[in-house]
Amino acid sequence: MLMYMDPHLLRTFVAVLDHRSFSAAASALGYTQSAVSQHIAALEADLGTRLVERRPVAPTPAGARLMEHAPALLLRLDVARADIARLHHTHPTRLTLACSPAALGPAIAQALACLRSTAHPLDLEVRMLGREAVIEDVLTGRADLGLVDGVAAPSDPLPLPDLGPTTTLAAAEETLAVLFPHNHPLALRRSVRLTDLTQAQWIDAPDTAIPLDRLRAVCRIDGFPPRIRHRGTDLHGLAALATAGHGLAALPLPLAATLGGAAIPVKEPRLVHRIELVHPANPTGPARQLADLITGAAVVQ
Amino acid sequence: MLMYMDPHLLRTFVAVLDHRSFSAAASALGYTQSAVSQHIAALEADLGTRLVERRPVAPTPAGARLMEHAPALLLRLDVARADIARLHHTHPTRLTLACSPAALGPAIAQALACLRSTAHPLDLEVRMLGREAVIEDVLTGRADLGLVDGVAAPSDPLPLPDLGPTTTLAAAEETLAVLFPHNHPLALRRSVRLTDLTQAQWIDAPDTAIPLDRLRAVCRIDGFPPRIRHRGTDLHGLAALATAGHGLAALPLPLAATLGGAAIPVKEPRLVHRIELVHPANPTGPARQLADLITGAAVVQ
DNA sequence: CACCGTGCATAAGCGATGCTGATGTACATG
DNA sequence: CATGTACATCAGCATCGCTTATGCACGGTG
Repeated sequence: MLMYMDPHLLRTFVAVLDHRSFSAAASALGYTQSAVSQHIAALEADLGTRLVERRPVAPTPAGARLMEHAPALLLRLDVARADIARLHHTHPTRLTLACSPAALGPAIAQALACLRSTAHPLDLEVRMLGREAVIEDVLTGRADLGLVDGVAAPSDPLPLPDLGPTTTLAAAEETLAVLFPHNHPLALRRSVRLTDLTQAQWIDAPDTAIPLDRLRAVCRIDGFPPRIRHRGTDLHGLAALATAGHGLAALPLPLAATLGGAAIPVKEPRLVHRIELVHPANPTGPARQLADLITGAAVVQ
Repeated sequence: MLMYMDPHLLRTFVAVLDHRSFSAAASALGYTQSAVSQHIAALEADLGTRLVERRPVAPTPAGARLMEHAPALLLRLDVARADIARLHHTHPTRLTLACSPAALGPAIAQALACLRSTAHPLDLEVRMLGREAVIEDVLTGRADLGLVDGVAAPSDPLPLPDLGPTTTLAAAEETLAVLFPHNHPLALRRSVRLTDLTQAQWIDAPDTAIPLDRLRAVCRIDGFPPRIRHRGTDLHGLAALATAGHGLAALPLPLAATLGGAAIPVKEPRLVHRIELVHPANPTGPARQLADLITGAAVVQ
């Protein structure tokens, strides 16, 4: 008889490895240390393998493997619950928008202004997050609508992680640009080729600019060696680094043009910066209004 | 405090809706009808909504929504368990290969022959399945290796559902062809354009030929109206239908050429029939041998 | 080297959970 | 209106999963 692993045990397992301690996990979860010990023991008995090395607390190979599954599983569980909860109580005057930084450019800001002028008094919240976190927020109901940006071939969709049933719609396609410092030899060009820049010094800023591994994938070329890592959603700081010559960053042209530095369009390969609207199955209220507004006025090329 | 939905309840829920009956689900799961009733009641209490309409048994809107999540969740749970189980007991003389029908063409068959001649006596099993079922079998450990076929732009990967961490490798790219009956007006052409065939009569055979909705997506064109549906993994029967004039089917050229009828290469849009090897993180034994054999000799163009 | 502190494991106890079997109830059928 | 079917509910009981208390292994310290 096949037993299913109890999600509570999985959650405890994740907490233990996150905290690298049984007792810390226990207090974080509101359990006693004893309960956590029993949870881990139960999981290990169920799977027939030791999952956690003790003293120091660390994953065994099997535990590491389970760690590739458990967080995604728990997230999907939350997503399912949120999806159903959404059916019943929707707030008609609140709108929470989750945004990856480069998605909130002039085009989207204008659509938001348009919504605020037409609609009844609106309680608007914008959450700036990394790309995956935007999807998470939309799926778990922390946001009503998401805007994710990325780079792709013209009219190709972005590759988004599928954590559940969502609808994604093209919101805008903009020219892709590289942000140079003003004194850079290429800063006066009309356009650049990404393939000429594979060995340049890039800033790895996966939450704001286009991630370097995405550039590699979409150019089908190795290269783009990371020199500096910039975490977080602070576009201003990224631009400061880039214009000070610490490295290059790929951004949408309209937004990059407002950041200082020299924003040079990418000519080759043929790529566009794309913004996609992510929402759950059936948006209602202001979420639907904004979705219509954005896709209706979609600046697709 | 956030409770996680118990997978046992979800499994019961799925069984109830599959059987459209509480008592049938009960006996299928080895429970009493009373237990099933309590399971559904518990889920409904937990989510705060009625999920199942009784008499007749049918999903409510919320229940339908949950049905979009629950089977995938249960599958992922199995995948995680299988992934860990694989770490310990691997059979060094057995090899189970899951294959979508059009993936097992001359190229792969030859690699298999090569493996059987070099290796120790090998207990080989080939399972022919639909594309999604191949992935499922690999992830849940029912197969050691999977071969999935599909159509994509040259050197683009196939869009596979992500049910967990897998490795996919290009195994072969072959010319895409359309299978015509000999007396078809286009059967003597050197090549055809898919865009000229959007209104032709097609056979919808999603488990064998390229699915029609995939053709639509990859051509970015509506059309390809389905006239006949052909389910299952029987390529011979599909070919019989196609050559008898019941409709067209898209298949890889090398395989289509062996099926009778006129296999005409697709010239435009530029597409290839692609075969990908799907395996879990670290294949061992004959699985690894075959993987090396196939990707080493990969007929990429 | 004895001592003690830290941190996970184990034991005992007890309320809550989740089954089964029996019974209740609503609805359809003849 | 009687009967059968199918889901709901109830009572009882075994098991589960938590807590508190205690045990044990290891590491640092005077």
